[in-house]
Amino acid sequence: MISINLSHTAEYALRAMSWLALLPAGKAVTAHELSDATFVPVHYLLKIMRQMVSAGLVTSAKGHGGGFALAKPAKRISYMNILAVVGYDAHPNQCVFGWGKCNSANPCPMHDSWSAINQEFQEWAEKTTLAQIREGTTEMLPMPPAAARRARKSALEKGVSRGRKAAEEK
Amino acid sequence: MISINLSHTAEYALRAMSWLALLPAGKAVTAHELSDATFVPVHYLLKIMRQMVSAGLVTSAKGHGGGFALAKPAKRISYMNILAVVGYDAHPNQCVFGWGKCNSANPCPMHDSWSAINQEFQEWAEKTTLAQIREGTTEMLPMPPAAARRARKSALEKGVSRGRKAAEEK
DNA sequence: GATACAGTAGATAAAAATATCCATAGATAA
DNA sequence: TTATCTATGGATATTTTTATCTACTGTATC
Repeated sequence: MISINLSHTAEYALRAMSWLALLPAGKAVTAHELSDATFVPVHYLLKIMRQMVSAGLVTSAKGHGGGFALAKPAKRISYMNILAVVGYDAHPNQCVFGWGKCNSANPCPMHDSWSAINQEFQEWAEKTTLAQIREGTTEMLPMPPAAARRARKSALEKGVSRGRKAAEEK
Repeated sequence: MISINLSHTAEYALRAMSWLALLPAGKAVTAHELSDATFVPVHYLLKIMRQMVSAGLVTSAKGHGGGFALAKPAKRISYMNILAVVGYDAHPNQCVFGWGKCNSANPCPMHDSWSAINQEFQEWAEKTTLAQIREGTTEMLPMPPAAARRARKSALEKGVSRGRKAAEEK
Protein backbone atom coordinates (compact mmCIF):
# COMPACT_ATOMS: atom_id res chain seq x y z
CA MET A 1 0.00 0.00 0.00
CA ILE A 2 1.37 3.28 -1.09
CA SER A 3 0.46 6.64 0.32
CA ILE A 4 -2.67 7.42 -1.62
CA ASN A 5 -3.34 3.75 -1.27
CA LEU A 6 -2.82 2.42 -4.74
CA SER A 7 -3.50 -1.25 -5.15
CA HIS A 8 -0.51 -3.35 -6.03
CA THR A 9 -1.91 -3.73 -9.48
CA ALA A 10 -2.24 -0.01 -10.01
CA GLU A 11 1.23 0.59 -8.67
CA TYR A 12 2.67 -2.10 -10.93
CA ALA A 13 0.91 -0.65 -13.93
CA LEU A 14 2.31 2.79 -13.27
CA ARG A 15 5.81 1.46 -12.81
CA ALA A 16 5.79 -0.60 -15.96
CA MET A 17 4.31 2.15 -18.05
CA SER A 18 6.74 4.73 -16.80
CA TRP A 19 9.57 2.39 -17.57
CA LEU A 20 8.35 2.06 -21.12
CA ALA A 21 8.23 5.83 -21.29
CA LEU A 22 11.92 5.97 -20.44
CA LEU A 23 12.91 3.88 -23.45
CA PRO A 24 13.84 5.38 -26.81
CA ALA A 25 10.61 5.65 -28.77
CA GLY A 26 9.83 2.49 -30.68
CA LYS A 27 12.22 0.26 -28.75
CA ALA A 28 10.52 -2.82 -27.38
CA VAL A 29 11.33 -4.37 -24.04
CA THR A 30 10.53 -7.92 -23.02
CA ALA A 31 8.37 -8.79 -20.06
CA HIS A 32 11.38 -10.24 -18.28
CA GLU A 33 13.43 -7.12 -18.68
CA LEU A 34 10.49 -5.03 -17.60
CA SER A 35 9.97 -7.26 -14.62
CA ASP A 36 13.59 -6.97 -13.59
CA ALA A 37 13.48 -3.23 -13.86
CA THR A 38 10.25 -2.72 -11.99
CA PHE A 39 10.21 -5.60 -9.49
CA VAL A 40 6.83 -6.70 -10.73
CA PRO A 41 6.43 -10.49 -10.80
CA VAL A 42 6.78 -11.55 -14.44
CA HIS A 43 3.55 -13.43 -14.85
CA TYR A 44 1.53 -10.84 -13.10
CA LEU A 45 3.16 -8.16 -15.16
CA LEU A 46 2.33 -10.06 -18.33
CA LYS A 47 -1.27 -10.10 -17.27
CA ILE A 48 -1.28 -6.39 -16.72
CA MET A 49 0.49 -5.72 -19.97
CA ARG A 50 -2.10 -7.67 -21.86
CA GLN A 51 -4.70 -5.33 -20.51
CA MET A 52 -2.61 -2.37 -21.57
CA VAL A 53 -2.38 -3.84 -25.05
CA SER A 54 -6.09 -4.38 -25.44
CA ALA A 55 -6.71 -0.91 -24.09
CA GLY A 56 -4.48 0.42 -26.85
CA LEU A 57 -1.88 2.01 -24.61
CA VAL A 58 0.83 -0.47 -25.50
CA THR A 59 1.88 -2.47 -28.54
CA SER A 60 3.25 -5.95 -28.31
CA ALA A 61 5.32 -8.12 -30.61
CA LYS A 62 5.87 -11.81 -30.29
CA GLY A 63 8.97 -13.75 -31.06
CA HIS A 64 12.61 -12.92 -31.17
CA GLY A 65 13.21 -9.23 -30.72
CA GLY A 66 9.65 -8.75 -29.61
CA GLY A 67 8.29 -7.16 -26.48
CA PHE A 68 6.26 -4.19 -25.37
CA ALA A 69 6.36 -0.53 -26.24
CA LEU A 70 4.11 2.47 -25.78
CA ALA A 71 1.48 2.66 -28.47
CA LYS A 72 1.49 6.44 -28.54
CA PRO A 73 3.56 9.41 -27.48
CA ALA A 74 4.14 9.53 -23.73
CA LYS A 75 2.45 12.88 -23.45
CA ARG A 76 -0.75 11.38 -24.73
CA ILE A 77 -0.93 8.80 -21.96
CA SER A 78 -2.19 10.18 -18.67
CA TYR A 79 -1.94 8.48 -15.31
CA MET A 80 -5.69 8.33 -15.37
CA ASN A 81 -5.56 6.42 -18.64
CA ILE A 82 -3.34 3.86 -16.99
CA LEU A 83 -5.30 3.59 -13.77
CA ALA A 84 -8.52 3.20 -15.72
CA VAL A 85 -7.14 0.10 -17.42
CA VAL A 86 -6.53 -1.63 -14.11
CA GLY A 87 -10.00 -0.91 -12.88
CA TYR A 88 -9.81 2.52 -11.37
CA ASP A 89 -13.19 4.15 -11.68
CA ALA A 90 -13.11 7.86 -12.14
CA HIS A 91 -16.02 8.99 -10.04
CA PRO A 92 -15.51 12.69 -9.53
CA ASN A 93 -18.55 12.68 -7.29
CA GLN A 94 -18.23 9.33 -5.60
CA CYS A 95 -19.39 9.46 -2.03
CA VAL A 96 -17.62 8.10 1.00
CA PHE A 97 -21.00 7.14 2.36
CA GLY A 98 -22.02 5.37 -0.80
CA TRP A 99 -24.99 7.64 -1.26
CA GLY A 100 -26.33 7.56 -4.78
CA LYS A 101 -26.85 11.26 -4.95
CA CYS A 102 -24.18 13.15 -3.13
CA ASN A 103 -23.30 16.65 -4.20
CA SER A 104 -23.08 20.12 -2.79
CA ALA A 105 -26.84 20.45 -2.83
CA ASN A 106 -27.39 17.15 -1.04
CA PRO A 107 -24.13 16.31 0.67
CA CYS A 108 -23.20 13.35 2.81
CA PRO A 109 -21.49 14.25 6.07
CA MET A 110 -18.10 14.07 4.45
CA HIS A 111 -18.92 15.54 1.11
CA ASP A 112 -17.41 18.96 1.59
CA SER A 113 -14.13 17.90 3.04
CA TRP A 114 -13.76 14.91 0.78
CA SER A 115 -14.73 16.24 -2.60
CA ALA A 116 -12.03 18.87 -2.49
CA ILE A 117 -9.11 16.48 -2.30
CA ASN A 118 -10.83 13.94 -4.47
CA GLN A 119 -11.24 16.40 -7.26
CA GLU A 120 -7.65 17.47 -6.99
CA PHE A 121 -6.59 13.90 -7.39
CA GLN A 122 -8.80 13.38 -10.43
CA GLU A 123 -7.44 16.46 -12.09
CA TRP A 124 -3.89 15.55 -11.29
CA ALA A 125 -4.30 12.05 -12.71
CA GLU A 126 -5.85 13.43 -15.86
CA LYS A 127 -3.36 16.13 -16.59
CA THR A 128 -0.22 14.27 -15.57
CA THR A 129 1.18 12.16 -18.37
CA LEU A 130 4.07 9.81 -18.97
CA ALA A 131 5.88 12.73 -20.54
CA GLN A 132 6.44 14.16 -17.06
CA ILE A 133 8.53 11.16 -16.27
CA ARG A 134 10.82 11.30 -19.18
CA GLU A 135 11.63 14.92 -18.64
CA GLY A 136 13.00 15.00 -15.17
CA THR A 137 14.66 11.80 -14.22
CA THR A 138 16.00 9.81 -17.14
CA GLU A 139 19.61 10.50 -16.39
CA MET A 140 19.36 9.22 -12.83
CA LEU A 141 18.82 5.70 -14.09
CA PRO A 142 21.96 4.33 -15.69
CA MET A 143 20.93 0.82 -14.69
CA PRO A 144 18.05 -0.29 -12.51
CA PRO A 145 18.91 -2.34 -9.44
CA ALA A 146 17.37 -5.59 -10.67
CA ALA A 147 19.01 -5.39 -14.05
CA ALA A 148 22.31 -4.91 -12.31
CA ARG A 149 21.71 -7.93 -10.12
CA ARG A 150 20.78 -9.94 -13.14
CA ALA A 151 23.88 -8.82 -14.99
CA ARG A 152 26.06 -9.84 -12.07
CA LYS A 153 24.41 -13.22 -11.88
CA SER A 154 24.72 -13.65 -15.59
CA ALA A 155 28.39 -12.85 -15.43
CA LEU A 156 28.95 -15.37 -12.67
CA GLU A 157 27.27 -18.18 -14.54
CA LYS A 158 29.62 -17.61 -17.42
CA GLY A 159 28.92 -17.73 -21.10
CA VAL A 160 25.14 -17.82 -21.27
CA SER A 161 23.70 -14.68 -22.72
CA ARG A 162 20.55 -14.58 -20.59
CA GLY A 163 20.96 -14.61 -16.85
CA ARG A 164 17.59 -16.12 -16.25
CA LYS A 165 18.25 -19.16 -18.39
CA ALA A 166 21.52 -19.74 -16.62
CA ALA A 167 19.87 -19.53 -13.24
CA GLU A 168 17.27 -22.10 -14.22
CA GLU A 169 19.82 -24.60 -15.46
CA LYS A 170 21.88 -24.49 -12.32
CA MET B 1 -13.24 1.32 -4.18
CA ILE B 2 -13.70 5.00 -3.82
CA SER B 3 -11.99 7.62 -5.89
CA ILE B 4 -8.73 7.93 -4.04
CA ASN B 5 -8.98 4.21 -3.59
CA LEU B 6 -9.75 3.84 0.05
CA SER B 7 -9.98 0.28 1.26
CA HIS B 8 -13.39 -0.77 2.47
CA THR B 9 -12.05 -0.76 5.97
CA ALA B 10 -10.78 2.81 5.70
CA GLU B 11 -14.03 3.96 4.18
CA TYR B 12 -16.03 2.23 6.91
CA ALA B 13 -13.89 3.82 9.58
CA LEU B 14 -14.40 7.28 8.17
CA ARG B 15 -18.14 6.79 7.91
CA ALA B 16 -18.52 5.50 11.42
CA MET B 17 -16.36 8.18 12.95
CA SER B 18 -18.10 10.95 11.11
CA TRP B 19 -21.41 9.60 12.28
CA LEU B 20 -20.22 9.75 15.85
CA ALA B 21 -19.16 13.32 15.22
CA LEU B 22 -22.73 14.17 14.31
CA LEU B 23 -24.11 13.09 17.65
CA PRO B 24 -24.57 15.42 20.58
CA ALA B 25 -21.31 15.31 22.52
CA GLY B 26 -21.27 12.52 25.08
CA LYS B 27 -24.19 10.61 23.61
CA ALA B 28 -23.35 6.97 22.98
CA VAL B 29 -24.61 5.02 20.01
CA THR B 30 -24.74 1.24 19.77
CA ALA B 31 -22.97 -0.75 17.12
CA HIS B 32 -26.30 -1.75 15.61
CA GLU B 33 -27.48 1.79 15.27
CA LEU B 34 -24.14 2.82 13.85
CA SER B 35 -24.28 -0.06 11.43
CA ASP B 36 -27.74 0.90 10.27
CA ALA B 37 -26.70 4.47 9.74
CA THR B 38 -23.51 3.77 7.87
CA PHE B 39 -24.25 0.50 6.05
CA VAL B 40 -21.22 -1.13 7.59
CA PRO B 41 -21.77 -4.81 8.47
CA VAL B 42 -22.25 -4.92 12.23
CA HIS B 43 -19.59 -7.40 13.14
CA TYR B 44 -17.06 -5.85 10.90
CA LEU B 45 -17.90 -2.48 12.32
CA LEU B 46 -17.45 -3.80 15.82
CA LYS B 47 -14.00 -4.96 14.89
CA ILE B 48 -13.12 -1.55 13.55
CA MET B 49 -14.57 0.21 16.57
CA ARG B 50 -12.49 -1.89 18.90
CA GLN B 51 -9.42 -0.61 17.13
CA MET B 52 -10.67 2.93 17.51
CA VAL B 53 -11.16 2.33 21.19
CA SER B 54 -7.69 0.97 21.78
CA ALA B 55 -6.27 3.82 19.75
CA GLY B 56 -8.01 6.21 22.11
CA LEU B 57 -10.21 7.90 19.53
CA VAL B 58 -13.43 6.41 20.86
CA THR B 59 -14.83 5.42 24.22
CA SER B 60 -17.05 2.42 24.71
CA ALA B 61 -19.50 1.38 27.38
CA LYS B 62 -20.94 -2.05 27.89
CA GLY B 63 -24.38 -2.97 28.99
CA HIS B 64 -27.73 -1.30 28.86
CA GLY B 65 -27.45 2.24 27.54
CA GLY B 66 -23.91 1.63 26.43
CA GLY B 67 -22.29 2.16 23.06
CA PHE B 68 -19.62 4.21 21.40
CA ALA B 69 -18.77 7.89 21.46
CA LEU B 70 -15.88 10.07 20.43
CA ALA B 71 -13.19 10.15 23.10
CA LYS B 72 -12.26 13.75 22.37
CA PRO B 73 -13.56 16.84 20.64
CA ALA B 74 -14.19 16.31 16.94
CA LYS B 75 -11.74 18.99 16.00
CA ARG B 76 -8.96 17.04 17.65
CA ILE B 77 -9.52 13.97 15.48
CA SER B 78 -8.05 14.28 12.02
CA TYR B 79 -8.82 12.03 9.09
CA MET B 80 -5.22 10.97 9.26
CA ASN B 81 -5.73 9.87 12.86
CA ILE B 82 -8.56 7.67 11.72
CA LEU B 83 -6.82 6.26 8.69
CA ALA B 84 -3.75 5.48 10.76
CA VAL B 85 -5.80 3.27 13.05
CA VAL B 86 -6.91 1.07 10.16
CA GLY B 87 -3.41 0.63 8.90
CA TYR B 88 -2.82 3.58 6.69
CA ASP B 89 0.87 4.34 6.72
CA ALA B 90 1.73 7.96 6.38
CA HIS B 91 4.78 7.84 4.19
CA PRO B 92 5.23 11.35 2.92
CA ASN B 93 8.13 10.09 0.84
CA GLN B 94 6.92 6.66 -0.12
CA CYS B 95 7.98 5.73 -3.61
CA VAL B 96 5.83 4.26 -6.34
CA PHE B 97 8.83 2.22 -7.38
CA GLY B 98 9.45 0.95 -3.89
CA TRP B 99 12.90 2.43 -3.81
CA GLY B 100 14.27 2.76 -0.34
CA LYS B 101 15.72 6.17 -0.92
CA CYS B 102 13.55 8.25 -3.17
CA ASN B 103 13.60 12.00 -2.88
CA SER B 104 14.19 15.04 -4.98
CA ALA B 105 17.92 14.43 -4.91
CA ASN B 106 17.58 10.81 -5.97
CA PRO B 107 14.17 10.46 -7.53
CA CYS B 108 12.50 7.43 -9.05
CA PRO B 109 10.99 8.03 -12.46
CA MET B 110 7.69 9.05 -10.95
CA HIS B 111 8.94 10.94 -7.96
CA ASP B 112 8.32 14.45 -9.19
CA SER B 113 4.83 13.96 -10.47
CA TRP B 114 3.79 11.73 -7.65
CA SER B 115 5.15 13.45 -4.60
CA ALA B 116 3.19 16.58 -5.38
CA ILE B 117 -0.24 15.02 -5.11
CA ASN B 118 0.86 12.65 -2.41
CA GLN B 119 1.95 15.48 -0.20
CA GLU B 120 -1.27 17.33 -0.80
CA PHE B 121 -3.18 14.32 0.33
CA GLN B 122 -1.10 13.92 3.46
CA GLU B 123 -1.58 17.53 4.40
CA TRP B 124 -5.26 17.37 3.71
CA ALA B 125 -5.71 14.27 5.86
CA GLU B 126 -3.77 15.85 8.68
CA LYS B 127 -5.51 19.18 8.76
CA THR B 128 -9.03 17.97 8.08
CA THR B 129 -10.83 16.91 11.22
CA LEU B 130 -14.19 15.56 12.22
CA ALA B 131 -15.16 19.09 13.09
CA GLN B 132 -15.46 19.86 9.39
CA ILE B 133 -18.25 17.36 9.21
CA ARG B 134 -20.34 18.71 11.96
CA GLU B 135 -20.19 22.23 10.67
CA GLY B 136 -21.56 21.95 7.20
CA THR B 137 -24.05 19.20 6.89
CA THR B 138 -25.74 18.26 10.11
CA GLU B 139 -29.05 19.70 9.16
CA MET B 140 -29.20 17.72 5.95
CA LEU B 141 -29.52 14.51 7.90
CA PRO B 142 -32.81 14.37 9.71
CA MET B 143 -32.76 10.61 9.37
CA PRO B 144 -30.33 8.40 7.52
CA PRO B 145 -31.77 6.00 4.94
CA ALA B 146 -31.14 2.83 6.93
CA ALA B 147 -32.58 4.19 10.12
CA ALA B 148 -35.66 5.16 8.18
CA ARG B 149 -35.95 1.66 6.75
CA ARG B 150 -35.51 0.21 10.17
CA ALA B 151 -38.14 2.48 11.63
CA ARG B 152 -40.61 1.49 8.91
CA LYS B 153 -39.93 -2.16 9.49
CA SER B 154 -40.23 -1.70 13.19
CA ALA B 155 -43.57 0.01 12.76
CA LEU B 156 -44.85 -2.81 10.60
CA GLU B 157 -43.93 -5.46 13.11
CA LYS B 158 -45.90 -3.66 15.74
CA GLY B 159 -45.09 -3.19 19.33
CA VAL B 160 -41.48 -4.23 19.69
CA SER B 161 -39.19 -1.35 20.46
CA ARG B 162 -36.20 -2.57 18.48
CA GLY B 163 -36.71 -3.21 14.81
CA ARG B 164 -33.88 -5.67 14.64
CA LYS B 165 -35.28 -7.91 17.30
CA ALA B 166 -38.63 -7.91 15.58
CA ALA B 167 -37.11 -8.85 12.27
CA GLU B 168 -35.25 -11.77 13.81
CA GLU B 169 -38.32 -13.16 15.48
CA LYS B 170 -40.40 -13.12 12.34
C1' DG C 1 -30.39 -12.19 41.82
C1' DA C 2 -32.29 -12.66 37.19
C1' DT C 3 -32.68 -10.85 32.77
C1' DA C 4 -31.68 -8.38 28.81
C1' DC C 5 -28.46 -5.34 26.78
C1' DA C 6 -24.06 -4.24 24.62
C1' DG C 7 -19.10 -4.50 23.86
C1' DT C 8 -14.79 -7.91 23.83
C1' DA C 9 -12.20 -11.51 21.96
C1' DG C 10 -10.93 -14.78 18.96
C1' DA C 11 -12.19 -18.44 15.59
C1' DT C 12 -13.93 -19.39 11.18
C1' DA C 13 -15.75 -18.56 6.45
C1' DA C 14 -16.19 -16.25 2.07
C1' DA C 15 -14.56 -13.31 -1.37
C1' DA C 16 -11.23 -10.67 -3.73
C1' DA C 17 -6.62 -9.54 -4.95
C1' DT C 18 -2.27 -11.22 -6.01
C1' DA C 19 0.81 -14.58 -7.86
C1' DT C 20 2.13 -18.75 -10.44
C1' DC C 21 1.84 -22.31 -13.89
C1' DC C 22 1.14 -24.52 -18.31
C1' DA C 23 0.05 -25.30 -22.91
C1' DT C 24 -0.22 -22.62 -27.13
C1' DA C 25 0.71 -19.47 -31.18
C1' DG C 26 3.31 -16.15 -33.72
C1' DA C 27 7.89 -14.48 -35.09
C1' DT C 28 12.73 -14.47 -35.98
C1' DA C 29 17.21 -16.49 -36.86
C1' DA C 30 20.15 -20.11 -38.23
C1' DT D 1 12.86 -26.47 -41.54
C1' DT D 2 14.11 -26.37 -36.97
C1' DA D 3 15.11 -24.20 -32.82
C1' DT D 4 14.50 -20.43 -29.93
C1' DC D 5 12.40 -16.48 -28.41
C1' DT D 6 8.30 -14.08 -26.64
C1' DA D 7 3.50 -12.90 -25.97
C1' DT D 8 -1.37 -15.06 -25.32
C1' DG D 9 -4.93 -17.26 -22.86
C1' DG D 10 -6.70 -19.66 -19.39
C1' DA D 11 -6.28 -22.59 -15.20
C1' DT D 12 -4.77 -22.91 -10.64
C1' DA D 13 -2.71 -21.61 -6.19
C1' DT D 14 -1.72 -18.41 -2.51
C1' DT D 15 -2.47 -14.55 0.32
C1' DT D 16 -4.98 -10.78 2.06
C1' DT D 17 -9.10 -8.54 2.88
C1' DT D 18 -13.65 -8.62 4.13
C1' DA D 19 -17.38 -10.71 6.56
C1' DT D 20 -19.64 -13.77 9.88
C1' DC D 21 -20.14 -16.57 13.95
C1' DT D 22 -19.83 -18.05 18.84
C1' DA D 23 -18.71 -17.79 23.52
C1' DC D 24 -17.77 -14.52 27.02
C1' DT D 25 -17.63 -10.29 30.21
C1' DG D 26 -19.42 -6.27 32.13
C1' DT D 27 -23.47 -3.13 33.07
C1' DA D 28 -27.97 -1.57 33.96
C1' DT D 29 -32.77 -2.45 35.09
C1' DC D 30 -36.40 -4.89 37.37
